Amino acid sequence: MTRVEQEPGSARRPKRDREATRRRILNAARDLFGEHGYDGVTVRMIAARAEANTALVNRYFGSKAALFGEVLAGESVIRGVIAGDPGGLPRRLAEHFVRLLDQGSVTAMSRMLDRSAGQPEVKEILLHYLEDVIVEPIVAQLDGPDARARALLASTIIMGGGPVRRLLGLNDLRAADPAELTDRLTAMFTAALAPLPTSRLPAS
Amino acid sequence: MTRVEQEPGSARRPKRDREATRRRILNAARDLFGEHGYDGVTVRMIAARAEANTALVNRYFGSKAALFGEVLAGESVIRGVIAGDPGGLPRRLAEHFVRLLDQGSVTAMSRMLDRSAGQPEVKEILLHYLEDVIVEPIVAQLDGPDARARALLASTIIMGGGPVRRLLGLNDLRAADPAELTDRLTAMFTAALAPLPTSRLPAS
DNA sequence: ATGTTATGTAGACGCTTGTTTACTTGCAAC
DNA sequence: GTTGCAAGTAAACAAGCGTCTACATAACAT
Repeated sequence: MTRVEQEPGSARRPKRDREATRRRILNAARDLFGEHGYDGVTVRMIAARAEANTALVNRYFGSKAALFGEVLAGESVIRGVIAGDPGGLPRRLAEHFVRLLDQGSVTAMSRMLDRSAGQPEVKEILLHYLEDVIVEPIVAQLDGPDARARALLASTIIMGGGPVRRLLGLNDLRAADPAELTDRLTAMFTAALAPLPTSRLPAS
Repeated sequence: MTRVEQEPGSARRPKRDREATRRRILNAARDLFGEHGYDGVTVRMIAARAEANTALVNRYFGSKAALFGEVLAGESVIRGVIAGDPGGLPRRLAEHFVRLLDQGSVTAMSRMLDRSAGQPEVKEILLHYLEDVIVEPIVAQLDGPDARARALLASTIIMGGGPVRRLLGLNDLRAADPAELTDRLTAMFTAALAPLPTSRLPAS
C-alpha cells in the first residue's frame, strides 16, 4: 500500500485531467474562431484540434455559442490599448493595429468579428463585446459632441481591418514602412475621434 | 428554331415567364445576401422570397455560389464613386459612405462582404470583386509610393462600415450632423490616401 | 385537338451540423 | 482487490443544408 498521499491541487498529473482538457478545448476554439470565424468552425474541428472527444465540448461549455462567448471574454487585449491618456489614444490604436498586422494568427479577435454573426444568439454576444470592450471605453475617453458617433467611426477602422486582411492579404500593408503606416493610421484615428472635424478639405 | 414570333418585350404576359422568374430570384438573392450575408441565406429562403420553386435557383444559376457572384456583379455603384478627379476622391468616398447610411437596406454590398467568406469558392469571388472594383480603381488614381497600401487603408474604412452598422447600429451615426460626418470621413479617407502621411502627431 | 417543349413542382439524395444518450475506462478511496 | 465516481468515448439523433431527379403542367406550333 505504498500510496502517494498528495495534497489536492498538487503536482499530480492524471491522464484524465478535466481542467487540462477544458483548457485545450478553449485554446483550440480561440485559434479556430480567430482563423475562420464562428460559422467557419465546427465543434468537431475544435475537438480534433484539442485532441478531445466531440461530446466534451458540449459537456464542458454547454454549447458552441457559449464556448464562443467564453473565448470572446478572454480576448480583451484592446482594453489596455484604449485605457490611458486620451490624447494618445489615436496613436495607441494605430500601434495596436500595426501590431496585429505583424502578429498574424495570434490576433483572434478582429478576424473573429467579421464572419461571426450567424445565429442571433452569437450576434448578441458580439454586440455586447463590441459595446462594452471597444465602443464604450472609447466614448469614455472622448470630450465634445457626438462622442458615440466618433467612437463608431474609429470602430469602423478597427473592424474593417479583419475583412481586408483576410480577403486581400496584408503583405502590401506590411511592406510599407511601419513608422509611416503608424503615422497614417494615427491620422485616420485622429480624424475619426477629434472633437471637431480636423479640417475642412476642399470639396471636389 | 426561332419559336418566338412575337416582338421581344411585347405585352404578352405568360404565367410562366422564365425571365421574370429569374429576375425575381436574383432580386430576392440580392436583398437576402445583403441582409444576412452568404452563409446566412439558404437557397430555400431565396426561393420563398421570390415565390419560386427551390429547384429553379439551381436551374437558372447553376449553384448558390454562382448566384452570389451574379448578385455581386450587379452591385457596382461604387465604381462611379471612385471614378472622377483624384483630388476629390476622399470626399466622394465619404459622401458615398454617408449615403449608404441613409439608404439602409438598399446597400446590399457592404453588408454582404463581412459575413460572406464561407466556402473558398465564395472567398475567391469576393476577392476578385474587391480587387477589381475597389482596390484597383483606387490605386489607379493614386500617385506616390505605397499606393496599394494606401488603397487598402481606405478599403478598411469602407469594409468596416458593414459590421459596425450591422452590429452596433447606425442611429448614432445618423444622429450626427451629416455635413460634419462627411467632413470627418473625408479627413479619414484623406489620411489613408494622401501621398505622404498627413501629419506627424505627438506620440503619447 | 394534338404533340412538343420549356417551365415549374415535389420529393428525395447525400452530407454536415450541433447536440444528446448510453456506454466504457481510468483513477482513487476503502 | 473492490467499489464509486468522474472523465472520456462511440454512436446516434433530429434538423438543416445544397443539389438533383422524376414528374406534372402550361404554352405554343402544327
